[in-house]
Amino acid sequence: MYQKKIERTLDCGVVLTKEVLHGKWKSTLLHFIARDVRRPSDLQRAIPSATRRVLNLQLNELEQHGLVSKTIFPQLPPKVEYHLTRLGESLLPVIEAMEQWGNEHRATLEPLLAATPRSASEPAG
Amino acid sequence: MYQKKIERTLDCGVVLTKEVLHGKWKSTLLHFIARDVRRPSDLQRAIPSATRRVLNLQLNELEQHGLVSKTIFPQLPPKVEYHLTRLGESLLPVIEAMEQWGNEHRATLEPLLAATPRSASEPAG
DNA sequence: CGGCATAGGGAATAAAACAGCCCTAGGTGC
DNA sequence: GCACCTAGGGCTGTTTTATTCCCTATGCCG
Repeated sequence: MYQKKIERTLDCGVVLTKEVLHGKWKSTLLHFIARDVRRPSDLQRAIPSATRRVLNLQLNELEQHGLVSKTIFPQLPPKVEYHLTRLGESLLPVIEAMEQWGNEHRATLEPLLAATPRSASEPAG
Repeated sequence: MYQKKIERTLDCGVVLTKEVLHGKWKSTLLHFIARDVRRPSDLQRAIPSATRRVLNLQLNELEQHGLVSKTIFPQLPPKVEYHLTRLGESLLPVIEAMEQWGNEHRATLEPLLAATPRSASEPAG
């Protein structure tokens, strides 16, 4: 049996932010919600690489962490909207900085990332 | 047996950046390397919450992804230094934005994060 | 009724990521 | 010789995260 030696601590700010954004699609979700893609089904269409399930899971976590608010409209067919909270909005500069950096360096990054096993990402033709 | 339905793709910039920063301590490592903590043992001391192992692993990945360069000084005792590459430096604004946001909202975030199972983070005293 | 859309969750499984332990190699100090 | 510094890698087990499949509920269209 292993003995837990190291406690999880949230020492520096970076770790806190990472923790909030931890999850494969959280930052992408925030990115799209900020761009007025607010309904679950629209988000799912906007992020086809993610499964419905994870998206729901991560939306729940974002809500729990106070970054988005969830409004359920009591109607048929059901309608739900996610909105950024003030806290979520305050994160936008970070998200958009990530978006911009990623796009700017896409050409450099893609081959490098493809070389690692973690993201296969073969465009497959 | 399940069949893989969804391919990993790196659609939007956010995903690329997340991919690069994926790993529990990568952003923290970059943060510290930027602040002149360059030797592995110093980084390990700076981030006591992380194991030696992961830190090495993630430093390797950062190097593979072109964010840091590794210099091995052929001397005894061994000496290694990590430096940010130009690419790594270009990521700094993002990291520092994360650091700042995390620190600014620490008071709000910590209770929320503590409520989720993922990061226990009980200060234990 | 059957199929579609809406939204969402449970259970099982797979795949990563991480933690912990042990090992190398060479010089210094006791 | 033994312990410690430096740096780093192998192996195994645990934990976390993501994927897949299947289920609910309700109104509309054919």
